[in-house]
Amino acid sequence: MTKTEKIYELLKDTYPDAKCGLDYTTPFQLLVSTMLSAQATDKSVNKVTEELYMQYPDLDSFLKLSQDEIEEKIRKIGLYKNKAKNIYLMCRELKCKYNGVVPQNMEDLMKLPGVGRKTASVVLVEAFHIPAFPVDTHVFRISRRLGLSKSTTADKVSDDMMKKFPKYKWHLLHHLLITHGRATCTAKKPKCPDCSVRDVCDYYKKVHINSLNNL
DNA sequence: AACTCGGGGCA
DNA sequence: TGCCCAGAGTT
Repeated sequence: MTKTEKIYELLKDTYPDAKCGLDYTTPFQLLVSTMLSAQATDKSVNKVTEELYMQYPDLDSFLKLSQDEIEEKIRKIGLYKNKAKNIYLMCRELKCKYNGVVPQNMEDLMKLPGVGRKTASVVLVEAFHIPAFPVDTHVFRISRRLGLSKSTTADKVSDDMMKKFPKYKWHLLHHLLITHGRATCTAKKPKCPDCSVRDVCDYYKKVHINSLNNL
């Protein structure tokens, strides 16, 4: 069994029900929720979108909102000014350039205001089941610790991960890494003693050897 | 590559 | 009270 296969199997056993934490019912809602989730927790996003999607469930209802009104609706989430502006502009571009339909390819998604490679990847994978590898801070950090990617940009990390894992594993692996990153492989004080993949982890090896040297 | 946007949740 | 959170645009 290769290292990547081992990592995948171990994480799958550790987090049997890893999935997207954002609440949504349509690709459009997922797009909006993902735009809102930048530097915010999925819980706080869900709390805001629960009422928002009740009153404004689709693009046409969003188009009735002014930028200031969107701002007011999402004020409880951080970075709300940028996000409101981007969502406002994104809705209009979606309407006139794409006939109100969320694009199903990376290039068009990334042309939308406020949509970068991470958000585009999430929409492709979650809403359309099109293979893509979203790289957030968790994936970035863990791929480096595990020695899966030494790249310094999210774009390159995404490419590295896609090269190392078969396509059909990308979707679940993405959720496994995020779940792992929140529960165990945290940015600060990672809980290596509790980690199920520490035996194949470069970071753990380094820490382990260093602690032995310090004896 | 560095800087900026940012309120809420949680310890 | 302080720290951190499913990023993207601009310079």
